[in-house]
Amino acid sequence: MKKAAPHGTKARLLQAGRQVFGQHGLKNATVREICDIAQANVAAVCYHFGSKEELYVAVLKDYLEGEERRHPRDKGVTPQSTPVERLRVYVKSFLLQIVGDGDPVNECLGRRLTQEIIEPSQHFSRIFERHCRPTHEMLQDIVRAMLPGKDESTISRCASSIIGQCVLFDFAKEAITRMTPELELKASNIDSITDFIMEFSLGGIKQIREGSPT
Amino acid sequence: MKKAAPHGTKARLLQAGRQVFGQHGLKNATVREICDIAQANVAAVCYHFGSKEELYVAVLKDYLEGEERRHPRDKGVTPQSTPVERLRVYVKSFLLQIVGDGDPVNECLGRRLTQEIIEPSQHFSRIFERHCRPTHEMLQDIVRAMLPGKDESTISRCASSIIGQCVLFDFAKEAITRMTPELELKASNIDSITDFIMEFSLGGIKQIREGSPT
Amino acid sequence: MKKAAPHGTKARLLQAGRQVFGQHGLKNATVREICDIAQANVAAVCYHFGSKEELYVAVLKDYLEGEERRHPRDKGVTPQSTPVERLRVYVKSFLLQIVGDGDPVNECLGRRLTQEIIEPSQHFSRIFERHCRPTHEMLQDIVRAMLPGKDESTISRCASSIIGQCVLFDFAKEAITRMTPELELKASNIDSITDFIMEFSLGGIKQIREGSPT
Amino acid sequence: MKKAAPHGTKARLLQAGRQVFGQHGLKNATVREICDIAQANVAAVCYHFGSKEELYVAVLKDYLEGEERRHPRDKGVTPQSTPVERLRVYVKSFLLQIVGDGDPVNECLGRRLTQEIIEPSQHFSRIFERHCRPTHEMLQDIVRAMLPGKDESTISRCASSIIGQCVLFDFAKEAITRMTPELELKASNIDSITDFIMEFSLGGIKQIREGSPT
DNA sequence: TATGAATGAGCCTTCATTCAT
DNA sequence: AATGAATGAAGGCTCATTCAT
Repeated sequence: MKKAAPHGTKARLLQAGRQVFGQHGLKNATVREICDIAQANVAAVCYHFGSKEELYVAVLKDYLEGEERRHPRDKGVTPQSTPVERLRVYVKSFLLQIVGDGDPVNECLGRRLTQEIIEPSQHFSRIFERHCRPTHEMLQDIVRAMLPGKDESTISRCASSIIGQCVLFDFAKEAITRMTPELELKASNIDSITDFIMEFSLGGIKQIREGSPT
Repeated sequence: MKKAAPHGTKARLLQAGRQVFGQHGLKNATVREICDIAQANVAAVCYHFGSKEELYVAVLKDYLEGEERRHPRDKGVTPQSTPVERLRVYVKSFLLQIVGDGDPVNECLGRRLTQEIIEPSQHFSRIFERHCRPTHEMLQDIVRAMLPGKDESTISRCASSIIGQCVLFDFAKEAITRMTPELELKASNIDSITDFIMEFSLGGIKQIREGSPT
Repeated sequence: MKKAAPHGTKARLLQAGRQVFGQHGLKNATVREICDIAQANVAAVCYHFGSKEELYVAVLKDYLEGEERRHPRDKGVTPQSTPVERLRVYVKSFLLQIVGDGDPVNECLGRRLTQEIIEPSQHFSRIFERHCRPTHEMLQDIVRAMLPGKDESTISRCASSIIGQCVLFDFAKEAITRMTPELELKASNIDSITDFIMEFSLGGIKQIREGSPT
Repeated sequence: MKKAAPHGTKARLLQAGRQVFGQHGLKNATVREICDIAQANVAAVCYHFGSKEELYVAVLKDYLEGEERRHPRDKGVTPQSTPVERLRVYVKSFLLQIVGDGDPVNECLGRRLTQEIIEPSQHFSRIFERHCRPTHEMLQDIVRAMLPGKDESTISRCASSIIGQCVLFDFAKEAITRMTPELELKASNIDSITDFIMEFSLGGIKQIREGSPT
């Protein structure tokens, strides 16, 4: 009588969940809005996913898998690629992910993920382990290749210094827009910003590698 | 019958608000818990602050003013200080603020603030303008002094690269703890981390200043 | 556990609403009392009607429709009926409605309606248009037939003089009971009072029709 | 520190009570609004009048005394006045009171009084006895003089028929405005309406006096 | 498989009143 | 005589979830 979309209810629920959780977050989102958008019954979320929270986790997982697919940190990298080349690919793919593909729903969900990183909910641990850790280890490998002989702690610190420059464009997106809008990360200036971060970081790495004489 | 301290209710309410809002955030916090902790009536929040939201704003404002007082970005700086000295003070005070003074309530509130930066609520704009902007402009002044003749866009980017390295310890605190616990920012390694960020950044700035030859 | 009659909740709510709103009015009535009486959950009113106010409107509408059905102003009137006969039917049906059928709930609701006439709430306009206006126009038609050639203003005034005599028994019911209890409108004296109003009004109309000679 | 008006707080409270109770009625009015307007403390109403309800009664009493003073039903009447003259004075003074003097506060309070007549609150009885009864008895005396020999019941009914025509302009003020705005009672047409009611009523009385022959 | 009805816990707020000062 | 602070009761409403169908 009311069946609307071609996909099954569960799929529509997930889609609606992406949208509503993206916009309002876990707590502020309401099951009712999700079900309205999905053109499903109020009970549908509990029926298909068990609870509001479990739908939230499903949404996050779905989002994360999509991002991983869309933005591999080693896209086009070959065994012959130099560390610098590999670092550039890494940084750029990171920035590309932050910029997003223009889909506002994905953009909102990115914000939710950021929130989970700042303050992980109980459901986030496994997601974290499966996504963030390998990604970060890839960066450490690159940096390690650029600083032969340096201890792991230094490697980690360098990796953090690089990653910090990238994530700022995610975390502080709003702040940047307000304070230095010309710095805002956009599809159009991604290469320029990648260049800058590369140059700044290579300068930093060089300094670390050579130490401060005298 | 339940009177705890005559005329201190408002202050106790603010204190309890810090604690409860810090732990649960605006939406998840309940007026009832706040009032219970403050040993006040359920109506007390509305009476003294007008509404739950207004108490939240008061809490945030109070927190921010405390932080500003505790961690001035130019502590001990004199007109004779060199840009490098001033940058070091800036970076260290930033890290000191992130580490906190051990008060778990303040730590939680810091997380709320971070959340507001990622996704500012309607109440945050003015707070933002009065706190973040001047702080960031101070950093830009320092960087400008280190890159004479460079255009403003480059100044901004350098400032961002520096700030990104610092805020990572705030934003990604949880992630760092899980992935590279030896990197976790603590009172005991603040100087060491400050040194590293300084060295990395000075290397980066030098590279930017001299450009890439050849 | 408390389920009373499956699927009858909405009807029971309306019934309870009639009772409670009738007794206490919109503001003084509480959703809780209504739900208690209806043996429903506190949330039931919002669930089925959207809000307390909307239930109130539903109650009023339901009451009005019942009254209209029970007391048509032209009951038994035929095209052959004389104006005097039609006026008598009109007056009597009006008084019958005021007397009521002995159901105290309906009586209370009548008082609410009276209140809405004195001071219409925002919800009352449409109800007013659909009920009061047509009823009153019917009376004007009757009076017009009794005063051929008179201008509309005079028709209106006569209609008002007649209606005023009727509604007094509604509006001033309490006052009459206290001051001249023998005048109180009851099922037993409806005909007698109808006769009086008819005679007084016919005298008045005759006077208006003939003007004051000399 | 905040003392404002020249009168004492109690007088200002009464004035504010007239305004707020007039606008919102007993239940909907709030002590806070009254005290705000009176520039007094929230506790002032309880302090000076004992409770919200008692202030309400005081307001009503004050209003009623004013009306009695402003609109005596026998203004200008002398022992030589004929019953018809006295009836005209009575009707006109009634209509004058309904029209009011343009003070919106008084107009609102009139509505409250009307409400009390429809559904007397517990506090209204004495007020009722002291005001409505004598007024109505005066009308009955007039009518009695016009219908010598008629029994009291007929006197009462005639009085009601007359009074009904008058109060309609009060009770149904809103309805008249909507349905037949040209009939609305205004200062400018008071004489015209008085004339009409007089003529209609004298016709009615004549009919009652002479009975229906045959 | 899916739903409409119903629930119960809980939330923020309002308000008249009280009390110590 | 008057007040600012504080209270407790209550009120309307929201929401995730359950259940019979």
